[in-house]
Amino acid sequence: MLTENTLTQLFPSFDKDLVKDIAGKATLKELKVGETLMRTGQNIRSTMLIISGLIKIFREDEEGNEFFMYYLQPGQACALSMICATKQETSEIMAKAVTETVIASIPIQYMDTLMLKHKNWYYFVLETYRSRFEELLVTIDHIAFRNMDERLVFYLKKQQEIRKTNLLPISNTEIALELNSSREVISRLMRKLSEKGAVKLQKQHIEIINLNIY
Amino acid sequence: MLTENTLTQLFPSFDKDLVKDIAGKATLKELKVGETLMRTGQNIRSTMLIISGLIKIFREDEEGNEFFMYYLQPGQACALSMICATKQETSEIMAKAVTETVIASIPIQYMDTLMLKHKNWYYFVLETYRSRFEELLVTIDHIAFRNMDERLVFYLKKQQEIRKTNLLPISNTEIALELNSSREVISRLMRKLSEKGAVKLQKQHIEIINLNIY
DNA sequence: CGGTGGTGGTGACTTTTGTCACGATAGGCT
DNA sequence: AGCCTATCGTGACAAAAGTCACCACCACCG
Repeated sequence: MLTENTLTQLFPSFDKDLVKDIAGKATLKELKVGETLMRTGQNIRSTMLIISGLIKIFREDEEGNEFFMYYLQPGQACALSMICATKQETSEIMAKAVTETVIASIPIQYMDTLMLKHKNWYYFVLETYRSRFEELLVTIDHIAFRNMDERLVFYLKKQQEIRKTNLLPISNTEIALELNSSREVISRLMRKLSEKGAVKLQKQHIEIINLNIY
Repeated sequence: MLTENTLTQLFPSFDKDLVKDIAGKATLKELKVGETLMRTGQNIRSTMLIISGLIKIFREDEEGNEFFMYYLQPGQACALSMICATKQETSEIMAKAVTETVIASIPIQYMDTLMLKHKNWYYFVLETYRSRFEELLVTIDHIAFRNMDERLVFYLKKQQEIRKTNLLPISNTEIALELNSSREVISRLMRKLSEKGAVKLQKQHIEIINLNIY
């Protein structure tokens, strides 16, 4: 059950009225690890707020190459779901649960009301969009202007920050997939990083020592 | 002077009320070729609608490398200006006039009213954001998954479409800058394209014959 | 007329990244 | 133990792109 209390805590910018409105309209959904929330070409019929867990947003091309874009954390919303929902357009991205995740789903038919009635909500929607847009810009900067080594460091930093741990349970293969590179390349770069003392390579884990090496 | 008639024609989704509101609040600005409308780090204090001409939106890194993102045409709006204006954030992109351009500038203080009063406006803002977001996604796809040759063809197609001509007045150097590549690479790829009969290289111009070669 | 600046072509080379092939290790399962 | 699978490391090579050097062409201007 989605309590008003939970909402207020996760979304401090929402006022009481808005929280009440949303609590009455949203339904909770639980996602298991690895479960897909959205897939390319799918029609979205509700806006989604992340209550707990972690969602990975990525792009996939025809050949199955994927490309990591950003994460959604509790207190955030899926920007694309907001607008695709409003405009009845199909999504062009994939969303997958990284950990067990709970989301609040608000059916599209309430979007208009929320938007016109609550200034808070409209600010929230715009802010969500703006911040995702900025993230995409940063992503573009990286693939356009940076080499793999810098991108890897950036990726590791982000993982460290989001997972809140120095022990990352990620395989080289997985990293290669997300950065749209190949396992061997990541393996080579990882060795260089460990030679510099930035990371320690353990079995099944990458231990981050200090990534501020540039 | 910004007439209601012009607005209605360029922005057919706006209803009479909204048009009247905007016409009363917006001021027109003329931009000369090459003039910068927005630069990285600048604070934006108004939302901009394109009335005539063509605006180029691109990203620039610290070393002055630029990276082309998309064009804004009449009937479109700068998504970032909408939200940066609302949230008082700084912009992270550059906007430059490609041809002589007229824009309508709506000061931020009217954004709230417009948004809460006009469903049309809120739809327009969301749609603007969504479509720019999708363009960024396509851009990411290209730099992440495609090689330079394909990206060049895509770039030429886009130029042809936007400038509505088969004679592009663009130099190789300029293309290299926008695709964040180097002149020599573009030069080589251009030669390949002309060998395939896709383009004809003339002095000062590129004539597009047929780019559907893949 | 000669200089100058912008542009374009090209060969040679380097760097970065991707690909292939192979071998090593470790964990889980029967 | 034997087998399977996933993971990782690595050397060798190929492909794509970037860099350097140099030359050619043309327009413009004093």
